[in-house]
Amino acid sequence: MRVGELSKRSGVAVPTIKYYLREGLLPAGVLTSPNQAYYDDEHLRRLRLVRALIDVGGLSIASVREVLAAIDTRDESLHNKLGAVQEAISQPGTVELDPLAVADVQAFFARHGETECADVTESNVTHMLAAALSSGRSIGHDQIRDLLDPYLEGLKIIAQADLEYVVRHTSPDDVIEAMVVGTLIGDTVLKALRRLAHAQVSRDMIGDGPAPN
Amino acid sequence: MRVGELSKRSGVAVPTIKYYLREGLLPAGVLTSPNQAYYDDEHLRRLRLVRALIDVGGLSIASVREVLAAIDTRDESLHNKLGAVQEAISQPGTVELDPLAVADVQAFFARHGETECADVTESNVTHMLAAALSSGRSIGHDQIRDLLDPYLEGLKIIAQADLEYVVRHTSPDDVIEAMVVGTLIGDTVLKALRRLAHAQVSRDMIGDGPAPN
DNA sequence: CTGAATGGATAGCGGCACTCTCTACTATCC
DNA sequence: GGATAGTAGAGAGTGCCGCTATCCATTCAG
Repeated sequence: MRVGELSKRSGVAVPTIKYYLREGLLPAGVLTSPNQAYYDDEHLRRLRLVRALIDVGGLSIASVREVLAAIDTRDESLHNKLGAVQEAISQPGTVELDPLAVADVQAFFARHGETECADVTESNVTHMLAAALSSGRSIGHDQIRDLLDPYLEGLKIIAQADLEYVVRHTSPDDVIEAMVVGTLIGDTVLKALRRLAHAQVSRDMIGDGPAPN
Repeated sequence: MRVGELSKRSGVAVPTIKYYLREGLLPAGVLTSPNQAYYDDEHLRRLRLVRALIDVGGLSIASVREVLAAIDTRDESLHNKLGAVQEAISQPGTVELDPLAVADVQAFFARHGETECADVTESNVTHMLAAALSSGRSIGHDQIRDLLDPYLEGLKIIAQADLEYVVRHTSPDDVIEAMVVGTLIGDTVLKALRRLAHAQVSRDMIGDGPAPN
């Protein structure tokens, strides 16, 4: 297909597709003439993935490029790939870390038998965790660390479901893509469901009881 | 204190504080002269809250304004306040909804005894959920709906911890603020922990086993 | 043959979150 | 009683990001 059809089928405007091509988010089509290129279903699929990463994952163009690079790498183990992708989809942010929050994170790791976390800033993910706790501390919520253990309990169930989803629904080739998509879409789904759960709790506990205001 | 000290104590640059004042994120200080105003600890606290919403929650200035307005409203019940806040911290996004995804969401609600969800687009939260499933479908992951139930299982534990946290650690006046902060910081914490759980699973299942690549 | 579409490239735009600059003060230190 | 530093307020400017518009030469479809 040519760019017009790609645009129609994906719902992405032609100039935007051109922009993605320029930015390297989409591989160039096969040129049949100096100004004619053909795109296949793989391009369509990739384009939809890019849009999903941007729309649902809220990733920047730069992050999308990193994620795609990690997905496309052939010479690394699956585990390393996933690690690279996770770094790409976890932006560090600009909060400066509170040493006490860092200590909370380290204590949490120690409690759960993780030994290799000497430096929290080494990974975006642990940095993210420490940054969140730091922010909490800055506004007087230093007890958020108490939530880590129950959260982990809940997440065991969730991560288990994630794992089963991946092994059940995807061919080995697509494992990484499925994990990326599942992680990002899963984040959004979790967010939404958690808010619904809060609303329900609030309705049960507060709405029906005596209104404090 | 004056703006300089407010800046030093919060780590926010003076021009930025002035900008927040102009944008109504921070109430004006008490003017003692035409060009002298005094700020108290409440201003500092509010400023830190604003930064937390922006840094950790990733909220826009406009969303922060909405959240603060909801927090400061005096004439609504706690339950309604929380609802308003949730709408503010859940931006709808631009994805168009897949009717099948909408049906998945409705089926999920029906399964769990929620009857009042005739229109998914009524609330940002349910819209978010439908949008996430739609995005999944567009890239061939229509089975993500199977994750909803296990996610809910895990989230029951997590929401329960959230509830206990709120009732244990906050005075009634600060309940809404605690829920906002807890929700947003909690989102980030959950994200990070989920990634760590995935990494652990990946290490156990793939890293140690035979590498598929 | 002709009008629409294409590949490629460069420039421009709109929104956002600041950041700069300026004026007219005021507070404080020596 | 200067000199210096800080301040309120407001408008303009900045830098980045994700597109979007324009242009050209070419080529395809009817």
